[in-house]
Amino acid sequence: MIQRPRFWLMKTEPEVFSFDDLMRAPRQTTCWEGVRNYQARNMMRDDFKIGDEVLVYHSNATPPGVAGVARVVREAYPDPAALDPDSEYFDEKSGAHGESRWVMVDIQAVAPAQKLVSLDVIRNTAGLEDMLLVKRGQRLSIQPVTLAEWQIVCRLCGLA
DNA sequence: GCCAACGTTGGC
DNA sequence: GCCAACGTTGGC
Repeated sequence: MIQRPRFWLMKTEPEVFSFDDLMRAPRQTTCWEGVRNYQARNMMRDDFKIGDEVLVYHSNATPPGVAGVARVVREAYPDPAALDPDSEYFDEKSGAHGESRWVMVDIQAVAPAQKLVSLDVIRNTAGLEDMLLVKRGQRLSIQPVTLAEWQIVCRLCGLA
């Protein structure tokens, strides 16, 4: 029996979709389309459950960091963008049988960080040195987070 | 824009 | 199944 809820970190480029965009979305909810990495997909498909909590991380940003907290409100279902030739997330190998091999989940904002928790702060905070985020070369766009790490980051976010 | 690190592809 | 070439990620 796996402990619930579980905790995750999801990367997004704020120029594409920021935490503010999530706050402005209907019901502060969005589908998390465009994940095109098998490891990340498998975590969403197999391990994401309703009620799991998510750190929303801004990558390719100035500075990069955790911008807010969200929760999973819908478990994995097919990502239709993979089948859409007009989408930037189109995957021509996906639709051979009319079915997307990629999935997405829906997340709903819980709260924005009072102040963005930068990667630099995360690097320099005791207890966070094992986060995948700060490991060299770790690029996964979806990462598991431990309860202890979650609590520390939430405190840094002013959301403890 | 650079580039290290990693993932994917495809010829063999 | 190997592995070189290529593409992507993402901090800087």
